[in-house]
Amino acid sequence: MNFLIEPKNRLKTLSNVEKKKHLLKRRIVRYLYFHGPKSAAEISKKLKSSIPTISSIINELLSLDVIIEQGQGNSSGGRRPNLYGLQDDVFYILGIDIGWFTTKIAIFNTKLESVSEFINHPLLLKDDNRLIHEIYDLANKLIDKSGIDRNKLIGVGIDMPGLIDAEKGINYTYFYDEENTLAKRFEDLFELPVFIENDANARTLAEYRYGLAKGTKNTLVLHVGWGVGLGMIINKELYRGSSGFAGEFSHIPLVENGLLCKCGKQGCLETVASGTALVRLAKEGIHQGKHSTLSEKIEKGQELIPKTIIEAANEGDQFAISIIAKVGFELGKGIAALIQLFNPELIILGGRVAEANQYLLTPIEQALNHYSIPKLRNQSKIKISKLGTNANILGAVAMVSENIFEK
Amino acid sequence: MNFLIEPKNRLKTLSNVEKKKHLLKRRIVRYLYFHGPKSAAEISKKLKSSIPTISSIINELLSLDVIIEQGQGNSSGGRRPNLYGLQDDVFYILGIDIGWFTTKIAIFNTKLESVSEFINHPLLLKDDNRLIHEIYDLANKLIDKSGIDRNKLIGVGIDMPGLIDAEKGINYTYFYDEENTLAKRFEDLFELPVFIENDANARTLAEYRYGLAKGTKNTLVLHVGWGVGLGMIINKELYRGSSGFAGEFSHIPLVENGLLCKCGKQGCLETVASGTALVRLAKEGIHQGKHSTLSEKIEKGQELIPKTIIEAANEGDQFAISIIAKVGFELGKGIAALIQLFNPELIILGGRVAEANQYLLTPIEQALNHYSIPKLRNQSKIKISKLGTNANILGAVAMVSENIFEK
DNA sequence: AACACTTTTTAAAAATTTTTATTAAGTTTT
DNA sequence: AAAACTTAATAAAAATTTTTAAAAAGTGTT
Repeated sequence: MNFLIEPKNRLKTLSNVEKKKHLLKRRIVRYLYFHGPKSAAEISKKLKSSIPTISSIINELLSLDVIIEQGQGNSSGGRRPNLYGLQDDVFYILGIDIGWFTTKIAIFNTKLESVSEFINHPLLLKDDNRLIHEIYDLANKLIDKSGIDRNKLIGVGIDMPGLIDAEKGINYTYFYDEENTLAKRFEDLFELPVFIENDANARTLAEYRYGLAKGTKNTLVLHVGWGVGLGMIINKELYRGSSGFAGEFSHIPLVENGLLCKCGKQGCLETVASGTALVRLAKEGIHQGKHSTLSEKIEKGQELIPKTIIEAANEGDQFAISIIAKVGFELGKGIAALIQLFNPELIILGGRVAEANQYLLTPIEQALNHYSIPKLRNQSKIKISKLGTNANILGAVAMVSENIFEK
Repeated sequence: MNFLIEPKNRLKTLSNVEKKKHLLKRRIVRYLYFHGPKSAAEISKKLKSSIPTISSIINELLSLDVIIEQGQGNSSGGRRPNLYGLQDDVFYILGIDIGWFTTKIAIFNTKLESVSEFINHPLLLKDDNRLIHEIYDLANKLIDKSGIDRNKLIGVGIDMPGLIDAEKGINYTYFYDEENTLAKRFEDLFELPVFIENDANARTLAEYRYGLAKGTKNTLVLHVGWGVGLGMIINKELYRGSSGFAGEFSHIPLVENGLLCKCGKQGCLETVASGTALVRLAKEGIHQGKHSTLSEKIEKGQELIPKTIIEAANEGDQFAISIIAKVGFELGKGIAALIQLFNPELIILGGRVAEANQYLLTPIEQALNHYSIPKLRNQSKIKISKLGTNANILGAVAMVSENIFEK
């Protein structure tokens, strides 16, 4: 698969026609990667080249074992077309999801199946360079163990928290270095293209490629955990802003003279509409002697985290339900703003707090009815994510394919 | 210029190669239209076709009088290239800017010069179908008077207030008709392609094509008049949202338990950060006996409109300056939210209220320092528009070219 | 001012792509 | 179940584009 990963240096020596052919090859592989098995006719139409041209490249890819015949397609009266699909093992992508407390690592094939052990390693994220090597060592051993051909590994996708400029490969919050960027340091270790992206954006990409946002044009993805993360698909692309920092929804000023946020500013959305706010409300309520199973849980030594409150609500705890409603209403206010600004067709809610499902959705809808223009509000559907906890690492993998197949 | 305006029907009869050639022709015209005179080599590189191919099409366009040689370009040691530019009069675009009180109409050539009388007609915008015919009659007479060849008129661009779906050509606020859309009705009259767009978006497009946003990738354009209009350039394109309603910045909920807005909701940004808010604050102040030249002006029978207050401020009236500062600070809060969500490289302020220049900018900057993350805030420049009152009609014209030259 | 070096333009040759035609393989209708 | 109709794949012919080469037109330096 060298035609996929080492273009920039070698491409310069190619003539114009060779470049074009090379491009067409990549576009076919890309098309099959993202859309599954297709017929020559379909590829020809989509890629705007004649069938003989496509046919000759297909034969080439066939002999290179990049693609295989995968049965026949349907016909509405006429010969049935051969379907060509990517081989499962033409290339692999290494995904790394660095969280605050855990780092996940796995290798995926072209069908997005994990073909290795799935590492789930406790690792406290801190700004210490030794972490980079620790993660590399884990990944490296994983590759060895998996027994896959290293030449078939085409790239590494990493997602993590922080203010990240994906284009430059810099994380301004962790491991900051303007020259020897984080991406570069990993590239030096892996000797492979490495792409770094902020976790919210990774999840958003995952929703777009494999989740509810598939096929949509303008979608917002909210992740409600301790804070509120926002990622945006705009015009069928992940929108990063001019320096990669777009989507700082958690810290927009929405409350007048509000509480001090951990970011140092006052009245951020996060102070009233997040897991943080939920825990604060719970503590305040219990302090005031509100009747709730939460008090018992705390006495049993359980920590008060958003998850605990969500579980209490799902077990019917009225107090928990009421504070979720409060948080939901405030979040709804924020979403109302988003709807008016972006006019998205879909808003996806994910994260721990979103597991409260209807307890969260109902107050959000209420707030939307209050705070947004009906004509606009009706254009946006709101759904709860179905991607689960592996959304991040899938997004990291998606990033690699997006970048490898770039135009 | 029929190859520019009547494609869809006739294109179907063309073979694939003819289509491709046709497309290349259009792309060359488009390139020259948007970027001015260029050499064959530049066109070849930009459009990724070989020089002989481009050369043959250039000769064809030359003999059709679509383009002309326009002197020679510079060389860094070598023969100097011939520059080819579009003829001034290959085609014309009719622009119509429908405001609440005035409608402007003019015809523009490829150099964006007005080649007709510039109609500035008092016309109260109301939901009355007779208006459509009135506007058509005015435009029609203008075309006659101008003496230009009707065959060279390639389209009509209209901008106006309201909730507009530009793709469908429907204005949901005025002249609403799902079937017989507004665009269609004008098309039936003009017998030309007609494009309708919301005024904020038209201004934004004008800034992008001919104003401060030229060459930027992600820019927000705010228009502060009675309300606050927002238009967005995202990834070098006008962003309209999934149904064309994006950018309703004026009515995002930013004030808790705030005033009732004219839109029916409570606490909209518009109630505290707009010309409307400015006038309200002025009235309240004068009522409370605040010392100001504004009281005198009112006694003289002048109407209290934003313009009056801005003028007072620019003449040094301290009260006017103070209320502009108040409005500016609130607007700044809203802009802080925009910066965090969009991370734009540029924000352009236009409209009557923006004419207060530094009196408005300073409090905005203050609010930004308060309410946005420094790392993000520093990525966005804020500038006052230089386009003046014709921004709208220029944007309407730009829309036509954008659409005519679509991919 | 002549020579060496660049870059554009034109022309002819080479290569590639598209078109057209033909054969193969299925579907649907009678 | 056969005939008529569709659609796919393949092959040869036609057309177009790109490449290569050479001439034309400048620029800059010795």
